[in-house]
Amino acid sequence: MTTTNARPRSGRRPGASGTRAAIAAAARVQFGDVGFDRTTIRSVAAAAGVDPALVMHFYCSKQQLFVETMALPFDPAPVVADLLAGERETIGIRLAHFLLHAMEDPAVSTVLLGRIRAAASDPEAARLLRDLVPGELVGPLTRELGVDQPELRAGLVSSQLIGFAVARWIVGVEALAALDVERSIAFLGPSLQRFLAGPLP
Amino acid sequence: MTTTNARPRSGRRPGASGTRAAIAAAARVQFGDVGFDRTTIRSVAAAAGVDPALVMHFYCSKQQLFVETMALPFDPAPVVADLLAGERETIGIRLAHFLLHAMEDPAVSTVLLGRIRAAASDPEAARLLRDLVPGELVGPLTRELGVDQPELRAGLVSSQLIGFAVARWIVGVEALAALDVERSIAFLGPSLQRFLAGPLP
DNA sequence: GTCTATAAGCAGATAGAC
DNA sequence: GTCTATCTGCTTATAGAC
Repeated sequence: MTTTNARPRSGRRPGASGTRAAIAAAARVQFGDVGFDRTTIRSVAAAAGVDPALVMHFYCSKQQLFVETMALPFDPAPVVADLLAGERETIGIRLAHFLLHAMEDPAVSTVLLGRIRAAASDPEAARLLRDLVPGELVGPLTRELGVDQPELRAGLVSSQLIGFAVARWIVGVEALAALDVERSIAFLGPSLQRFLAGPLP
Repeated sequence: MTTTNARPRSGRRPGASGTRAAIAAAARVQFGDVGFDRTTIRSVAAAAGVDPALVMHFYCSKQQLFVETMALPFDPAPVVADLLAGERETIGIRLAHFLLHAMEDPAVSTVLLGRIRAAASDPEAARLLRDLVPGELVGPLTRELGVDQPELRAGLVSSQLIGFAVARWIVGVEALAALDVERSIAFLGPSLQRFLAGPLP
């Protein structure tokens, strides 16, 4: 990202080779696969083919490596705007549609699953996940919809979204892992719709 | 459990003091609070007021300590039977009722949250959780209900149950943490009902 | 920008004394 | 049943040479 920015200026180039990017890529994969604790600076360095000290040189600490590397590869704001622009009766299914298709991209799934895995044992990572899912993604949706109890609705939607991700990709429930994207959307959509805009007791 | 079994026999007593139970209690708390990786033999021993080597003496390995200590404190079978005995139109709300009330008991919540936390980074723990929630708890329910796609339904129900637990107790979504038990049941019930016995696309 | 060397500490597990 | 002592290996992080 930083090293290969498509804007050739006249000054001297910021980085030399793609080493930093290679480290980031390796870290992303490992954080996504085995979580924060079981990812080590050494194993990341080995996977990237560099010295462990170089990882520290670029990212200063393991925590910072996690934060910089687990940034969402897309901006949630326009997505939220798009969802709000459509019909409210189908917003649940369209939210499911967007997220489940996004999870097909390893760059997205790795980051989301990595954040979930880390949140399971680290309170600080839990805050990061809270800020992202009910915070940036679902919260603005329910607040702009003009429904009652928007925060509660955002929490309920988040619980089903996180739960499906955990059950499908982390716990590995077979019947869910066997689903294709379109069927997953069809099953989750109605539940999300009820939480988002349906009547709540 | 093992040391203080209420059946005074004539032979010599199996254990000496409640040390083993104290270790188990301390381990349960730590596994539940911070997960498998961040729980150490040494910290468990310190909390129980014993020597670390004693923990190994009783449980042989950290893995075995986890397995023996994270056993469900109740038998799922009669619970499933009870749920199946009632009206099918209310089985979703009754399942939510049972589980959310069970989570009020620290002995239950500690075990379930500990298993979820561990599953996030350990594939073997993920299998334990898979065997428990879609396996022993929800699976028999959907299979006995006589509905179509019982395994898929069990997976979907599990995803919402696990997701609520993760969002409410692990990620700490405020709007969910603020809910009382009865309101939680009222919100989750209909979603569970649809997954359990409702029409699926 | 890249690496060597090393600090400083904690992990799980083992052997064996009492 | 309980503890002392220790082995072996791993961790993050730092200082500094090239």
